[in-house]
Amino acid sequence: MKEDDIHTEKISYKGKDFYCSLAFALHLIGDKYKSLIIYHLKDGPMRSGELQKSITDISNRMFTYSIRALENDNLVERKVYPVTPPRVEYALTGIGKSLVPIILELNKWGQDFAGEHHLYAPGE
Amino acid sequence: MKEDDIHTEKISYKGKDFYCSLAFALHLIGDKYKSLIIYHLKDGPMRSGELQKSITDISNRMFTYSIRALENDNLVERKVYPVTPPRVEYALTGIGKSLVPIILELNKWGQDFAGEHHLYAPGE
DNA sequence: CCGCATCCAGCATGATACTG
DNA sequence: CAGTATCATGCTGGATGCGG
Repeated sequence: MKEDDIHTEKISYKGKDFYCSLAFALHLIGDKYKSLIIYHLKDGPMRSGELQKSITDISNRMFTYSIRALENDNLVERKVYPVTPPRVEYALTGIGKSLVPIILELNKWGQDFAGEHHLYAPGE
Repeated sequence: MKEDDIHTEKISYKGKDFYCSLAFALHLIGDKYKSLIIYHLKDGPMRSGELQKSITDISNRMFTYSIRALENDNLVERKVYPVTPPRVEYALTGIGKSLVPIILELNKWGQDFAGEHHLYAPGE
């Protein structure tokens, strides 16, 4: 069995089936926001509001939805401090951290693409 | 400027603004299907129908939408042979090919995750 | 004041049927 | 065979409100 072969085996996870590990991985992090959340947590835990604000153009609804999904998939850990005002922190788990290098490469790829196509806004 | 810093510069592309290169990269390939399409093209050109069939659970509508987007972003090349019945082939461009290693890593990550959690369907 | 659940309108998606 | 049109449906964003 080649490591690269996408058709290795079928994966079942929480009642859903995936025909390859890439489809499975994309189910876990392949949407508009989850990777961004993981990226912004790469340097350590962040407060909920701080994290949400760091991600431009995410609605409160999608932030809650995405962070819950990441939590349920064990990529992110949620820690609640019973204080007033409430304080909630999120941090990457071990598995979550293992994604950071891949996300960094994707980030780098985006930089290169933007650089080659001269997409950086002038004067910024 | 650190290479890793997500807040390097703002990117403008086809009338849309992105606050970091990762958000830009995710705009290009960060959805459920685009990465899968690129993956399946990694070994060379494929016919349209063949490519679509290789991706389980994609609707015709989303296949067309996704492949058009990849084409417009210069990640995939479309080649039409004027024969009857029509023959259309898709192939990765240079930039598209540069994404393959990253996608392979993500695939590998999904394999590892699934392996650790014993998600592979038995008897498969 | 912080975190987040709920509500509704608008948009994107899937299934099907159809054209060249 | 490749791709488009249409419609019903489900999801998403933004506003609002509630509990701690």
